[in-house]
Amino acid sequence: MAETTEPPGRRAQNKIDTRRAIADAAFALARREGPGSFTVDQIAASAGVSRRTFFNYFHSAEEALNVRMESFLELAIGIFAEQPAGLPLLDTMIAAFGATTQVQHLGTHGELFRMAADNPELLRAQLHSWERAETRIVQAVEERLGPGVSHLYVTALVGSVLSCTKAAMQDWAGESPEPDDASGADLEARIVRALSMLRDGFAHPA
Amino acid sequence: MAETTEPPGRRAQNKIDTRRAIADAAFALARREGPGSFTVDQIAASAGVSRRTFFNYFHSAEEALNVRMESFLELAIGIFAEQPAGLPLLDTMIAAFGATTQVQHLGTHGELFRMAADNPELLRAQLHSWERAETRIVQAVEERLGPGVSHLYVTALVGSVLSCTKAAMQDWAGESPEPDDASGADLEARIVRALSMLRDGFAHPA
DNA sequence: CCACAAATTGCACGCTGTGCAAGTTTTGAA
DNA sequence: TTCAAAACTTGCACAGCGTGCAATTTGTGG
Repeated sequence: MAETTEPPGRRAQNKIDTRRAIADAAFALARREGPGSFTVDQIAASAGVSRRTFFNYFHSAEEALNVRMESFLELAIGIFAEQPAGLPLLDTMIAAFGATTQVQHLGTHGELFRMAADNPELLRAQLHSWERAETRIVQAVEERLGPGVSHLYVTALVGSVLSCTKAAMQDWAGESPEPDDASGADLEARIVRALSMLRDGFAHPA
Repeated sequence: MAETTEPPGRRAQNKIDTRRAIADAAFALARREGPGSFTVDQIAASAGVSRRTFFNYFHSAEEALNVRMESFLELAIGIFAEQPAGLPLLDTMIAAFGATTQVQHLGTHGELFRMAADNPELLRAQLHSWERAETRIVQAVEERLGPGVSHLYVTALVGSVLSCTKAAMQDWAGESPEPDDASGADLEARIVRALSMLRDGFAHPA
């Protein structure tokens, strides 16, 4: 009985490990070789896996590279979902997205943002990630508010919130090329600031 | 003197024609064969051009498909640029983006939106188009407002405006599968509505 | 008419993404 | 323990993509 807390068993763990290995290899390679100059074969070899297996886990090199961004958005969705209902929607979102900055290894997320500047394909992958997150949040909001609410209202609202969050992260990633461990508070401040502007209808240009 | 208004001459016209021919062929093919199932060779052949020439004009099949969206955003940027300065920024943008609905062949734009639902690569290309438009508009706004304004303010604002416009277009494209010629007013109403919500800080869920 | 510039084309090459059919590993039950 | 089924990995083949290069065709200007 070596197993402690594994209902799924060892197979599932292997998949998780492989997935992590591939993603880490991709990130390390992107750091070393530069954003756009590395092949799937290199990633696979570096992760100790065949080329074919790589494609069993990801559709492209950029998708593997983008795992961190994806997990960040996953976290944001999760935090929002467990937020208490009834409060004003925008305040709920400010709280939720502000709290996402406590994610592990925040510095690498900023790094990923900066990589996208030199790699169009990676940029597209990231935009796609935000887009999918948007539709999921829209769904969650509509379930929360009930059927009486305008669909346009919800999509416009959620889109704007994510745009502001994205703007805050880009601003933060651009300013802090060296990631202090305490820069989480910095990012959170920017997110809250941008979303507060949104709540005020962008009335104050300062 | 057969030339009337052609300083560049015939060569330039040929390029324009070829570009149009390729884009039209791509769009026609996407309509007929479905969003994701057509090759560059098909497009090139259908446009009466070699495969290699296709890649002299576009980087991918999706980019060729996306020409209409690109021109729409180009128009939006142009209209915004010639808007008088001094008025409240958001009202200026409401006017500018509302006016874009007078573009030619509006129905095909909606069609393009709908195609993106079944073609991830096309969706990414479209998101990328919006992203580039965003940076250009941010630049224009910062020139207009002068150096004293917060960069985060501008990026968050422009991002939100474009998100609302996008939401309005998606809403419109989803509702009107058959494009009446008078649906421009319909789209304009939605855009104005979404941007007004933004100006109100999304205070009224109705 | 002709030389020059610009655009088109074919060719070659490496890389991508996927279906398929073999291997290999894990699982759960006998 | 043993073993068969299920899940995962791998190699192979193949169509398609994107690009550099050199040859060719086409428009431009003297």
